Amino acid sequence: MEKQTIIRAAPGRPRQFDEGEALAAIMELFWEHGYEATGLSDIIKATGLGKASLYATFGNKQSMYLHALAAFETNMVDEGTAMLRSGAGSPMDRIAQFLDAPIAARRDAGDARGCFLCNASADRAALDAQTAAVVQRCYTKLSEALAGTLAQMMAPDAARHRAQMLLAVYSGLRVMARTGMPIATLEEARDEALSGLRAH
Amino acid sequence: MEKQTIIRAAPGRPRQFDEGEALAAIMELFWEHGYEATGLSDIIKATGLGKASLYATFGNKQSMYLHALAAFETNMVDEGTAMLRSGAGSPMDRIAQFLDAPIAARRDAGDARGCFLCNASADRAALDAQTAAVVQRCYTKLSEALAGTLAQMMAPDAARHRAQMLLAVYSGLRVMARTGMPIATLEEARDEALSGLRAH
DNA sequence: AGGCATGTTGACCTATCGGTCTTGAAATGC
DNA sequence: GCATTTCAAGACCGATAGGTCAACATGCCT
Repeated sequence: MEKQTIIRAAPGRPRQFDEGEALAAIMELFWEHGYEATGLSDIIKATGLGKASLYATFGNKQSMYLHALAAFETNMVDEGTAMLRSGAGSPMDRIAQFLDAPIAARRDAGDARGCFLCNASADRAALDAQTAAVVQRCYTKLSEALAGTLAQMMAPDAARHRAQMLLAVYSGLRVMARTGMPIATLEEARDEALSGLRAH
Repeated sequence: MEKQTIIRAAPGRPRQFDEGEALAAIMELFWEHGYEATGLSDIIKATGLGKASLYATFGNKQSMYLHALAAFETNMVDEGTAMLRSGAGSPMDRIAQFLDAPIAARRDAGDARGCFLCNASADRAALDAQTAAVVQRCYTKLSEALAGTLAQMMAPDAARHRAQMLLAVYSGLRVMARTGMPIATLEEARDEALSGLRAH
């Protein structure tokens, strides 16, 4: 009476596209243009998929957005927190790298999309509870990772507060980067936040 | 041959509504829901005006948005900078008041709209150059007002950098407030930014 | 009173929106 | 080979989007 795990191909016709690839393209669109300004037609164009395939795979538009947000969480947020927690470089360096990310995106790639998370906050979070929940969870993750790194430089309580403040700076930089604000100005803000940290 | 400045009524039928009132209602909508999520139908409902009246007065939707943004600039931004520049209270107090505004809105009025400016950054600024220009000008105004206040506490150069950083904190707080993040968490970030200031 | 310039109203227009459904193709196990 | 299951393509749908227009209303001016 053994239960064998048999690897068998799924019945029926197999997918002709890579779900992850499609999701990446969808994320790109929502990231850049926000929820409402992204139409199904844009998604169809960008993924090359038919409308019905999209609906069968991801559900409706709202659900596609949440999928994209979830992809951002695992790809970008979790990666960011891993960087913060890693032993690579001094704690200061890792914090500096975190705060530089918004600027580096603009400087190196002319990328003015900001952060999907921050955009979602301003765009959808106040209007949709599910979006708000994901965004909030991501903020918490980042804040805790920051606090963990900072705890190597100061008392845990102070670290927690400081982390919250740095997260606000990060969000602010991401948002302001979308306005085309000069990079030098953003760098001033970043450096000031870091120098406040060095004082400890 | 004297030229007299005669105050004469405008020819034709007079307006039956207050333009400023209508604009305030429009601003409210864009502020809360963003550009795309606000429909003409919403604007019609909120203002009580006919569609054609709106178009005759403000132009198309894009133009309505820019009008709303301009109204925000004169009503809120200029008021904020005036507060910062006023002699009322110590410089520290005024900075504290500025940083508390995002939180006070939530705490006292359950207002989770954030800041129209910050929302516009994430929502439209990256997609529309005119919006970006207004938003950037407002950020500059705020930054300069902050720097002016800070200059009473430190060297002008340091004040300019610090102002930029505080502006990022402000934006971040406004954005995060839209996610329903606990007020206590926002307050931690605010207090931390202020205590960094007191150290001087 | 009548001309004139504007404001107001609501019908109307086209394009596009998000979403469904039908039809046929492609792979499986029997 | 056949039944079954899934996938893919696009026609199709009602609703609504932003935007225009023509007809009528309302005031000042001579």
